[in-house]
Amino acid sequence: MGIAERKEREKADMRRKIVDAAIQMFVEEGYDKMSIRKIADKIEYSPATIYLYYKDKDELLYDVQSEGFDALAEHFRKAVTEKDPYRRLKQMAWAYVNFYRENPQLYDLMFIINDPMNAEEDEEDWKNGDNAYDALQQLMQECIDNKLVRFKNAVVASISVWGFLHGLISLDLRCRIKVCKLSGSDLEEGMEDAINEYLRIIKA
Amino acid sequence: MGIAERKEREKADMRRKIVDAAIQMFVEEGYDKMSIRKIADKIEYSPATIYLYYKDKDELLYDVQSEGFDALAEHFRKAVTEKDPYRRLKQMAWAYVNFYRENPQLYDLMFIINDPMNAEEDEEDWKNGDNAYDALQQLMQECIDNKLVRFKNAVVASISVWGFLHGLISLDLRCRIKVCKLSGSDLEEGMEDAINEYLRIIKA
DNA sequence: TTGGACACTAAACACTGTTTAGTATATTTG
DNA sequence: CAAATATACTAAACAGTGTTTAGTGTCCAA
Repeated sequence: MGIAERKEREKADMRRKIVDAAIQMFVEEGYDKMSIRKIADKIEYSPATIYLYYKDKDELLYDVQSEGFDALAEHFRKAVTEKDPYRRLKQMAWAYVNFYRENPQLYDLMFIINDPMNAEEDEEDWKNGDNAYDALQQLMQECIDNKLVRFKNAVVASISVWGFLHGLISLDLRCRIKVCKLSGSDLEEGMEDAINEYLRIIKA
Repeated sequence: MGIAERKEREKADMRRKIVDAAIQMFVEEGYDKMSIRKIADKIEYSPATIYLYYKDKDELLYDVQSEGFDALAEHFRKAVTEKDPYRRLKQMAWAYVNFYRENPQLYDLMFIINDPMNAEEDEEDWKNGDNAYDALQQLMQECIDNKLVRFKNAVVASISVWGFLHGLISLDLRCRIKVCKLSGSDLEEGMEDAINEYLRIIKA
């Protein structure tokens, strides 16, 4: 009988409805101004209803985070096109930074905000970032194999590159860097200079 | 007359009392489990009293953050002793990482948590990080002048080094890095390898 | 048609930061 | 010294949060 299937479909539709409202609220207004009650308002259900589809707020945020990583994968797929590994690395680095610039709120949720990480009780079970990280590590291995970078270990190389980019981005997002004041150039320029010089320096 | 002075002293004492309770709560339990009401409880005053000494929670967190930066400065003073600029840089990098390991909650407030940054309405007026940053930039200039590193611009160099270290630290603090799983070594080892290789690579 | 599963919600609970109105004490003034 | 004023403090309320409970009405299966 198709009733069970329909019910399942309706359940999935409702989760979609909730997560869509959450994403929209998140992207437009950010983490601080998003709440379960406002989402309930937006989809015209009571707050309690959300708890029939999500165990708690963290679980909902985990789903929003997953959508963020899907968007990042798509962004990479479009922007990273070069064959040469080092050129590919440069493309990937800039694609990462551009993703942040276009989706700062999502970036925040994906890499900085704590809440979605509480959804998976086992810390080792966080899978959302794996695709992007694996792609980077594989690329760094290619760069090393072709002696295009000064790194020797692909794991170290990938967390170095990622750490560097994430460091600049999160200092920017949290207003801890004021390159504008320090160098006379504007903030974005200062960050771009640092990224360009970093890419030059790691080059073999 | 000494009454005005005594009142001023009492006002300062009360602020100390509040900020001390806040720091203790913060260091022991972290941002999430700290609240104005609990601080009031701890110092045996009503919550409203805190608002006679601090405009809002952000302003109090700003003071706690300042104490964090004082602690970092003291940590640097003790740990950074070498004369040679490049060796000094290595010491400074490890001192920074060790400060994070010994004070993860404070690090969080100093470099990641948003709230204290709302206390200063003008974004350009945040002075807390200046001392530490200036010391790093000056050190990078020395390294560049003595041709000890591959950087050419001290501003770019300092935000690169800082960005890199902060990137690794904040990915670790927010559980976005799982080097243990990826490399077989434990988490701390993976981070240490990346830092060592980074320091090696930027060396001229 | 009856019985039970299901979808949903109003209201409550336990928190949060913050403000208001009022009290009791300390200080200044007449 | 007494009256007036300024100060220090707080109880209670307000507006918001995430989450749970108890109950209602609808839909489906027997």
